[in-house]
Amino acid sequence: MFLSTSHNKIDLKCRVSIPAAYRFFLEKSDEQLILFKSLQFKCLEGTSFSRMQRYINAIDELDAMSDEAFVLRMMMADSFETKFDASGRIVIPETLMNFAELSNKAVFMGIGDSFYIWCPTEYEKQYKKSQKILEEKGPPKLILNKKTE
Amino acid sequence: MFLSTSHNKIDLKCRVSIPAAYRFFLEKSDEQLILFKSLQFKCLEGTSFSRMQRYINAIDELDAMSDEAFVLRMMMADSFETKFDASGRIVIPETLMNFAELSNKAVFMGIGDSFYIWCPTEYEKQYKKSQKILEEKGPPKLILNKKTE
DNA sequence: TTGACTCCCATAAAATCCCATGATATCCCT
DNA sequence: AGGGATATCATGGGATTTTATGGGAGTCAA
Repeated sequence: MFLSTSHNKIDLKCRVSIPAAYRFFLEKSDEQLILFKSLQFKCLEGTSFSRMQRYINAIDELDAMSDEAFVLRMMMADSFETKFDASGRIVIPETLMNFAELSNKAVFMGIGDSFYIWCPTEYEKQYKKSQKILEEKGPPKLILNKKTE
Repeated sequence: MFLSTSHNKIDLKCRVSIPAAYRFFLEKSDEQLILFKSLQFKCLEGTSFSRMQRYINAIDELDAMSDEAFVLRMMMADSFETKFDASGRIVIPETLMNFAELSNKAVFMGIGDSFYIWCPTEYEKQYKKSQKILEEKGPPKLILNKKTE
């Protein structure tokens, strides 16, 4: 799975190193990496091809004529299948660079089944926000003893 | 299970020996160790990969826009998958060292499904606090046979 | 031929592996 | 039960590998 956070550099050719741990996770499960615009935040989301398939299926569950489905399809249209170079880098397409306001630094944030790519300032903002929620509301109450297997 | 307490040294490379008993528990069940920032205390928490997996699955069951999901995603971002070296040590990532204010000593405290890693002063503080609560309120009433399903 | 993209090689810093050691605990034999 | 031999644990430090990054040559298409 995708875990942990790392700050990598974006060079003039819009190349970034994907954190090695993320790469291994994808390679191990023989998955392509898909990059797309986050539906919630001003950041990119990266995930495996098969999880992307699940997003698309989720859209199909909605009323096909609804505004929601329309917006989601538009967002999904800006998804890119990416390839690694020999040293584990990808090239971020220009549309995505602009969308997430990326320039020369990228923050990779693993959130389990996918990961976010933020510009540093936006990342800081979101991180602080999460700290504030945590302070105010306390840790989320999860019932982990529920049968999951 | 993770039980008992031990005080180990953190060297200049941020390496610590994981108490042998903890290691055996993980190896026996063929589990990776995950380290992350505690949501409650100024300490780290260690747990098995599969337990972390359950948190991740829980995220998908929440409303993706909710504060709970947001906080949990941040928790994933602050989690690290660790590997043991040949003599049973792990490296504590720098962000985690800073978060828990660790320097050259770590206190391992097993609490069943996971364990805490404290800096000695913080550990002392929390320990005394628990003793005080125990004195004032008496022992907590436990219900051991509660149905969980 | 120019621009964009891909592949290839180079390198510093960082993470990881490997071997060594003292201290403690465990075993085993008498 | 004593006491030495042995195994295990926690720790230190050096050597090696990997990672992240920069830059250039080759390639393809317009």
